[in-house]
Amino acid sequence: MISNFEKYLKANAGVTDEQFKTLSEGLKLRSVKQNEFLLRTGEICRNAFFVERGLLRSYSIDKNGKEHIVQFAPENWFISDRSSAYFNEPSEYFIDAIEESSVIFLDNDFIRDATEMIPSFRKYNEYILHNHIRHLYKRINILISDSAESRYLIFVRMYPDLLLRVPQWMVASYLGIAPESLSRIRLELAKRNFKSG
Amino acid sequence: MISNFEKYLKANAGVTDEQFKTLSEGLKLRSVKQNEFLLRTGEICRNAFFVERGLLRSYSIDKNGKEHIVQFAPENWFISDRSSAYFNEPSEYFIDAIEESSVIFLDNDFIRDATEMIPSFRKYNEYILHNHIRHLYKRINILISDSAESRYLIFVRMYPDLLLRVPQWMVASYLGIAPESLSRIRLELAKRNFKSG
DNA sequence: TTTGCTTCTTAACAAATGTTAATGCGTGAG
DNA sequence: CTCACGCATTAACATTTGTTAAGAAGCAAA
Repeated sequence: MISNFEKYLKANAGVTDEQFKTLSEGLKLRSVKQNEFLLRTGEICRNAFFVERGLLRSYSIDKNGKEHIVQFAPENWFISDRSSAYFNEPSEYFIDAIEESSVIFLDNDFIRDATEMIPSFRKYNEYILHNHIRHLYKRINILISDSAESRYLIFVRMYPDLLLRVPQWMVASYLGIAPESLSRIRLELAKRNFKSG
Repeated sequence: MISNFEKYLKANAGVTDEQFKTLSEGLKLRSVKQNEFLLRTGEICRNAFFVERGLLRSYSIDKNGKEHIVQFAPENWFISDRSSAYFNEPSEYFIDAIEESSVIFLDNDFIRDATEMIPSFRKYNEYILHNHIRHLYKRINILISDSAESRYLIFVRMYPDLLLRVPQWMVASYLGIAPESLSRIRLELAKRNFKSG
């Protein structure tokens, strides 16, 4: 059976059948239960995770014990703490599974070898990295520019699928607001749409 | 005269004298006046900028015409729109000079050639990139976790030097709050410090 | 079923932040 | 010098968001 990851590498990175065969020997596919951790604060991140099936998230916990979701990773997304992996520093984030998932583990050695051996994999990795940066910038820009309601509407437009899979309090956490506030915002939106429609 | 950039490359990237000589032929050092633009919304970003002296910033402008500062770049910092440069897409950001500055222009061709020819430059570039990502994550985490006052205090701790060089409304813009709110926050902090001290 | 747990909602109230407007202060241009 | 301009402050008020508390709905385990 061809994995999403294989499809992705071949389609986006120009990796050949043969190259993938070489690569895939270093890959581990693991099943991850709901709420199972792939990374905890204080650990050094030793893998990048590619989500074959399911849904992961990364988040931090502040001094008051509140969770703040940094990223969601549904099918065909990467998630990791690149900084921790690159700088060999303890991570400040958790990564766990929101849904039962299938995850490909790419450890640091694997990534290093693959980028050195397969130029198209290096390209792909660079592409991912820049795409990632683009997302981070957009996120920051939204956080400093838009109101909570506006941020929610943007989220709905960007990730309509996630909206249906993720508990609402996690969306609130991602947006940087209290879950009760999101409830209220949704109520207001519903009222307005009802009036105007 | 040895530029900061040269010092940086030699110290951090292990670039040799000889390599730098080769490199430097493709480099342009330019003087940039206060308020002069290096990038505008809609343009494709064709350079990375290294600040030899002075202070640059990048920012966006929203539908209501308000500026939102994404990054400050004082001496020895890079600033660019990597996404625009990498994906060849129109930028959504402006870059201009807060102070009269000296800036090294590294155009995309230069960076491509240098990374291909000089392995240590590639390493350096990767290092910069990962460091950049680390900053972006930290920024996002702060924006979704902390109050305006807390964000201000973090800014003061992280960039005490910038605080003295940048008009206060720009700090507010960077923090994602109104300048009047920052004024109020500073007043409250001063009251509290006065009482407790 | 019953129980307990989590999520979501709602309301009343508190706190934080935005808006508007007026004022003062410096500083550079004329 | 004087004027105009940009920046900072302050206050009153409006709006947004957080907090607390209570209850309802769904759902899974006992």
